[in-house]
Amino acid sequence: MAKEFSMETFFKALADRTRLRLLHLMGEEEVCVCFFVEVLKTNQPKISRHLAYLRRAGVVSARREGKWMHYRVTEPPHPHAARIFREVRAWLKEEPEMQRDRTRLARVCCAPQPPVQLRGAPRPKSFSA
Amino acid sequence: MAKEFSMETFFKALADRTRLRLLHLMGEEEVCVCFFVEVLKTNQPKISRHLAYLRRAGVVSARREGKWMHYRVTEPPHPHAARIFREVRAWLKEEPEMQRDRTRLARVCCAPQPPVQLRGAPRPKSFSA
DNA sequence: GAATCATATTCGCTTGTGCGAATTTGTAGA
DNA sequence: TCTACAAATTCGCACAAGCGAATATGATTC
Repeated sequence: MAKEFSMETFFKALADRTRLRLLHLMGEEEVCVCFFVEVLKTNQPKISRHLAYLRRAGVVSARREGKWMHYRVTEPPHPHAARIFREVRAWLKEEPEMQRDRTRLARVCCAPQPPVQLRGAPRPKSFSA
Repeated sequence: MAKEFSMETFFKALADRTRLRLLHLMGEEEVCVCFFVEVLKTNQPKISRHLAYLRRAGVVSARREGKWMHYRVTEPPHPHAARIFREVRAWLKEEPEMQRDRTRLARVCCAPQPPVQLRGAPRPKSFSA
């Protein structure tokens, strides 16, 4: 699965704002790709490419459910990397832009009439009520 | 001095093998540029450029002593970054290539007849005997 | 102040990375 | 099987990063 885990590839994965935003949006649970597209207000290929990058770096994993793909954070295999990764995610919580992203995610998920793009999309668990 | 500290620039600084090797060679003490050139067996401008990069990222600082420049690791200002950085440096100690680098540094420093490049160069403290 | 030495910076060049647009793949339902 | 839809991949381009070679800066020594 992960071909080769090196410090450089690990840090390269973290050295991009879009990827950091994706990681933070996942938080502790699975999130469907379509929500990333909606919240980050960008096109779908861009999201997919960054998610693929994160997967190659071994920090997220994907699960298919029908048409939808769900992504979640995974601890990197290496113990040092895992500790660093936890610290990174704690750090993300303090960044204003990241907090805004999660607010937007909550808004989109809780809307009684979600945007057209998201009709029928499976919401993250904590919003599935 | 440090213009703007962002997570991305911090991780970009760590996403390069040469820079990681430099950080590890410094360890806990000051090291003169000429030793980096000798140990990493590469040209001097390359080393200088990477050191400048690290300095811009706020993870090393420089001190001039006559003709010689000494570099040392500095804790990044941000607390999360600082914790991550400590973890990174602990991780580096486990990488075989990094260990080899330090062996070479020790050999070069302790040689009774140092290479021509290094005649009179101020050695790192722990080798200054 | 001219020569020398250590280090920094600049200059082209090559390679890598991120991007939007277009296309393909994979799944579900009529 | 045809259509519709979500997600992944490909393509061409613009821009950034890393490199060696050459040059500039800054300090020391004669």
